Amino acid sequence: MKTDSKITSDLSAQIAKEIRDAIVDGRMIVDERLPSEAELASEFNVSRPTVREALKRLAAQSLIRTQRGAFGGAFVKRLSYEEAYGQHITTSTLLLSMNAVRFETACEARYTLERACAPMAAARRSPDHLATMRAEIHRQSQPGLSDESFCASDVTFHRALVDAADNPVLSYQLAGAVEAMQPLMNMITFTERSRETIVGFHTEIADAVEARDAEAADKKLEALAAYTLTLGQDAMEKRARRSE
Amino acid sequence: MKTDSKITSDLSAQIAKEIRDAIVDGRMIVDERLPSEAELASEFNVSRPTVREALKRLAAQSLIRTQRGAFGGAFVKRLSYEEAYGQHITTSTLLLSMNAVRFETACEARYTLERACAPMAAARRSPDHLATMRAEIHRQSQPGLSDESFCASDVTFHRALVDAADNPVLSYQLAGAVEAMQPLMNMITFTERSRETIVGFHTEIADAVEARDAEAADKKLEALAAYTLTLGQDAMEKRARRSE
DNA sequence: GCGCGGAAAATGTCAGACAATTAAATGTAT
DNA sequence: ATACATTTAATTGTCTGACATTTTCCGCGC
Repeated sequence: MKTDSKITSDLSAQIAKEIRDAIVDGRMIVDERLPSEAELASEFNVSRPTVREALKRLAAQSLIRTQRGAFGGAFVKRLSYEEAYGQHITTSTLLLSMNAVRFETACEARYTLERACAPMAAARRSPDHLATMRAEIHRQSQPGLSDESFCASDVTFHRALVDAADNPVLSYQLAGAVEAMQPLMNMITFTERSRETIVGFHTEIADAVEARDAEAADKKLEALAAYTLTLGQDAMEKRARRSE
Repeated sequence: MKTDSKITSDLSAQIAKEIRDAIVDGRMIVDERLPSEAELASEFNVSRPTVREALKRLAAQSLIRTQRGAFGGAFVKRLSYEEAYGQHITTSTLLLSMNAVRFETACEARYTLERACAPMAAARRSPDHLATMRAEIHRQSQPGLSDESFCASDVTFHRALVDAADNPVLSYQLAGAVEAMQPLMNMITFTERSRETIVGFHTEIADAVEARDAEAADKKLEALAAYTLTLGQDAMEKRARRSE
């Protein structure tokens, strides 16, 4: 036996791990073709269904893609920003929802990171990003807007702010923090007054970014963070009182 | 037909998506048991291997765990920080290595985020975190240290700094940025002089954090960021010249 | 009451088959 | 010779049925 790494079971997980390692540390490069399922099966001394389970694991992580037909097979896949975003957001959202993360903790993390982007966003923002921010502010002011739509618009606004910093790596890392907060944010936007206040902050932030005033943008974001925190604490308190 | 969302194929992907959706938007809760493979097979009108491929996809994303034996089966899994870390780091690393991200971009993102943590780290650092930072600085000063070990220690140092901010959500989001840089950082630590300089910065950062001096910590991190950037650019230049 | 062993239920694995798809090779007509 | 149609081979997608393994529960004997 060669790599009897863990317990003696779950062959498909072991096989997936071996192939994953080969991809992650560069022994297989993008678009390189893996051996066919039959070849892998005989190579690892397992049956084809087991190999297929291993390949599906890798496909679920966007590490490979498969093509049917002659000269098809499994190929190492170039991980795109879009797919990485999606996975990152799913994982972040689940992490928060499954581990009873305190609202304060998530809120602090999110605004800490976002404020770090603000100066760069102010310095580099394009007309496009600014236009997106303004459009979302406008949408958020509509009276009949549902809570879900308001929150979605809120996320779009903040993503535009982050994207304005013009660093895709930063955008990717921030996406998780901003989007994963959405379920928690859904609780705290139910009153007319809080929406108005939030839109006010958004306007001030957009103004600061438009004026390329990094300091003002940071200050307004700080204020929004503080306000969001009080809203969240109020909501928590009310919920606790209701359940007594 | 019900959900003929995409092309008519890859049943296992469709099934995985349906179950994933049920988990993500809370229709299934943690530790809830999924139907057995046989039941799922008849429910979705597919064979058991197909169901199994779907379940392996979910297992690869840590969404379910499986137990053998009577009253075993697949259960919705609580996503732990550790596993989320692992996935996040893998994805971030691949994203950088597969998309020819510029050193400057990754470096900027990483230090921007890390500097955002520094004030909180200075305010909240525990003796434990401080001890870890000091220990890693000591390790980094050893003369015979390999490049790999030096970089690993560098990562540990910076993770301790981030963890000192005492916000697990922040730590999770930062982990991707810090760890994914490691392959890029490997290039730039080959000279004795640059190691010395880096250790010097680390010492100054640790001193600032120990003194709970947020401003100094940020300033030193900024200096380290600038130095890292020049090292990276030198390395790039040399590499370009060599390949001419 | 307690330990022990078998039954039952579930996943893990295998073998073999067929369907569907696709690119290359081959053949054919203009 | 070139363009187009056809065949062919390779490969993944799916199904069926079987057996192995693991784990819990229940009843039996003491």
